[in-house]
Amino acid sequence: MADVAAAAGVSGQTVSRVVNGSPRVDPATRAAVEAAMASLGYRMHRAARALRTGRTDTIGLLVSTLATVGNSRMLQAVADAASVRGYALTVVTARGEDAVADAFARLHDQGVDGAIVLNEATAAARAVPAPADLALVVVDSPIDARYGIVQTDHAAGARAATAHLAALGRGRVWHLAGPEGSFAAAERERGWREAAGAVPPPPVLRGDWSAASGHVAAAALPADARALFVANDQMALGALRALSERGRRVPEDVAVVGFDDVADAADYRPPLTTVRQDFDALGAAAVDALVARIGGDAPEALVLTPTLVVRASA
Amino acid sequence: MADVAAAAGVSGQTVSRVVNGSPRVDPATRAAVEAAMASLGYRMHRAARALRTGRTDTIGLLVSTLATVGNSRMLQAVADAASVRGYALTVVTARGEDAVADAFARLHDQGVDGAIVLNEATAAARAVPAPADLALVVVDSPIDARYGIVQTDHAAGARAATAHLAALGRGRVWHLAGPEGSFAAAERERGWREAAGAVPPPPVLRGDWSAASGHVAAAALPADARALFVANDQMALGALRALSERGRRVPEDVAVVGFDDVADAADYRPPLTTVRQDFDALGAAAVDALVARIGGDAPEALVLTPTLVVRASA
DNA sequence: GGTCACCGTGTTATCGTCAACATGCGAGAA
DNA sequence: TTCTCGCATGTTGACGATAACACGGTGACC
Repeated sequence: MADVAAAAGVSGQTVSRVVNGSPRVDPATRAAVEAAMASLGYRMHRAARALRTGRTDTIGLLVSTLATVGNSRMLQAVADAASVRGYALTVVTARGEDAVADAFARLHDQGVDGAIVLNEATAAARAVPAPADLALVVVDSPIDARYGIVQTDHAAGARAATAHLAALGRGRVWHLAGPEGSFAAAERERGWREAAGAVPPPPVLRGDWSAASGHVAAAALPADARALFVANDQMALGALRALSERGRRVPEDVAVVGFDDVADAADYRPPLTTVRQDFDALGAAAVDALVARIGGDAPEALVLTPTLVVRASA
Repeated sequence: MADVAAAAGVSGQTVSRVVNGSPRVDPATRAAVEAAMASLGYRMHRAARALRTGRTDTIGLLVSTLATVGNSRMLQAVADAASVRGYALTVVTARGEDAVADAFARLHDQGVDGAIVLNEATAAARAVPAPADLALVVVDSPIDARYGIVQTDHAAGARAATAHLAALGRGRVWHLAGPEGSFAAAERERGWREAAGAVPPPPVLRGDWSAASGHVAAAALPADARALFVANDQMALGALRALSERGRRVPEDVAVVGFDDVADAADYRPPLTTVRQDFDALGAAAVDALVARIGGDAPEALVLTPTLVVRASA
């Protein structure tokens, strides 16, 4: 910075003003400084700036696992949104509940300005630290005053899926739910129950989001079940295999609807009818909410409505 | 730090020595300092340390897309390995070739100590910056003196897959390759050609790694083709659908082998025979190689041999 | 007897940047 | 004229940590 200042014939403070876009710089001076920066290949030193300002322009992403396609998609959306807004993104993974507290500590040590939490939040919520100085946005979580919320309206998506299946006239709609303790799984299950209306729904089957768990769980589906709403696409993949192995055709014998609309779902057999989450919008909204919180605002919880994508499986 | 020093009755320098694990500290003094740190809840300020030392203890990951399951798995492996070694990880995405240079600039501005590149490297290699001060490790790339290399032996995996198919006595083995310009795709194609031996192989089909592209490409497979090696599992998913739509049974009519062994592959229909990449080992190796380069070493290129996982599709 | 390396700790200078205050100047008001 | 004000710019002093050096005493070695 001193070299740039010398080359432009100004003080370091003026270079700082140019770098930070202060309006109180004469256009000619600004041009001279910019020319000097370009010719010297000057790049600002983030650590020095962070030391002086107390901000790092870095946000953290705490994610439980990247094994689910949904989390991967969210990570990409968050990374892109953060980059556009001038923030760097540092990623930490936290498998298991006690790892969450440790992950927060690592992020805090890192000096991030705020963090986005992508987790099975009803479990993780307990480990969320007190407000402290860390701005937080949690994706898919019950409302909590300590942090910002961004989520898909899982229940609405589940109602749409269940209603679509019910309209097929296949009798009761079965549900293969996500793991206990997951907010998203609980909401999707709630939507399914609500759509069942007065009719008592059949017992719920349960998996852990993985295709393998879907395969196992769907094996418990009774022979007379003719409509199945699966809480995510990957479990639906496993369920499709289980049905096929038992000689049951989809959609003729059993209609199946998934959730997420992962990229592969259109190439399942048959192509999967599913509920599409807009991961890009969700990721961008999470970053926006976090940036607002870092700036001292506390925007309202944002809820995005998913849409049903009808393909061949139902 | 000054508060800790005052509470422990020592100088700031001694606190620094305790924090950095210097051996030249009297055990009693060390204990006093640690007690002071604990009671004051002291946490080191990374930006200040980075300013003084010139190191950030942060590594970057430059990734083209997280839409492929392989990249997601690698990201997770790298994140975990970095965390274990005391490095933070910042992620930048770079879609398209010109974005790569920009992504490097962003990483450099961030002040990372080094970076791992996860990309279709033959294209990205052109954009890789001169050695400069940024240590680099590129995953799946042709040898280049400017950076470290870590890779799977794609050709060996492809040879194993092709040999397995050939041993089935289905005649010539067809290949659905990855996109042009991808190092991994080229290597897998090379392995397939080598395994064909003296027999001239059939023309290659080509996709872009996505299931949708696999579906399209497999439509061009001639009716008499009875063995197919697909360059990744997701394209194999699309190919399985295309074959099914044409009434061809797998494995009875056509035997299919994939590559990667993503988690879902065991739940494809039929469960996919595929070549397993050890993403965790690859990610850990990439971080190790990068840390070594940051430390001034230049370890040799590391090549991991994948293994064939035989399931029902071949 | 002299040189040297080491012990555990303190003192000082420094890393690159930016906020606060200071300064000199010219335009307009009194 | 003189005073006041706002503008563009300069000067100074942190921000929190650590590297380099200093300290006086001691044992190993030539």
